[in-house]
Amino acid sequence: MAQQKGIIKLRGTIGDITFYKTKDGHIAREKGGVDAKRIANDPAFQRTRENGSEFGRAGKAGKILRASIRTLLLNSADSKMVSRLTQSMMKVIQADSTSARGLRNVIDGEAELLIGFEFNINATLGSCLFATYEGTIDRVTGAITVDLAPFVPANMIAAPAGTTHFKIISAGTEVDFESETFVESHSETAILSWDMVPTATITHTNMVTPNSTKPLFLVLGLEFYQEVNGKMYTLKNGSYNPLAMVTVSGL
DNA sequence: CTCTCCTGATGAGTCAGCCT
DNA sequence: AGGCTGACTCATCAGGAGAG
Repeated sequence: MAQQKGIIKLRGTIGDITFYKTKDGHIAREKGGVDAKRIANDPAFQRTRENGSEFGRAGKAGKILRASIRTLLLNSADSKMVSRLTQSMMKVIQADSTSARGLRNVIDGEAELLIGFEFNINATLGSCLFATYEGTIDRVTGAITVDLAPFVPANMIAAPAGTTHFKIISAGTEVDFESETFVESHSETAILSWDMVPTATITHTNMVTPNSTKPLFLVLGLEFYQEVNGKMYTLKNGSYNPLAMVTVSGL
């Protein structure tokens, strides 16, 4: 989109006119570029087509992963999350060192690169949850677990203003990127008070298919609540609920 | 140097049309 | 007049070639 630079200078495109700045000054010209048919057919654009193919694969892989944790994502995603996930998926695909150019994919890539991915940039798990947790993926039994030792909520959870209660949520998923299917299960604690009383030990066990040969993922997040006259309300429609990729077993 | 083209998915923004 | 809805467009993510 066109952005205003100063009073009259623009950067971007309006209709068929492109505005940009070069070392020679500000330029406005008609949209140019490459003919779509040439990109589709011209041998010179082979590299470009290969790149597009991998990019498309990254977009699709992100969609399946997102679909697999849709229930958790509903209240824990920001508007740019899809772009960031596509970006990360591209890195995963580019880490595929066995497939030919244009055919690189998530299975042969490094799905582990998604570890640490934050689904809500406005509230990251890394800056909200300071209690130690341990994620474990047991491929043989299909158990995707996360354990938290007892902790004092008010000390170990940085909660947004207005918070009175919270939940810890997690999900384990087994994603088949080729057939575009997944197996998912998720867990959540009861609504806990955000105060100085230590929690019990928390263990979530999310089961997927035993002896799976597909990539397995563990996501962990928090949901904040505000109690008003005995009723629980989601805090600010969930815009401050963190959710992150904690553990990945790519195979 | 800086732009567009393509690929997939999606939220955000725009706009016409319609109802109250 | 203002609000709602569906249809549509655009920017975002990466990267490589060609145009000006």
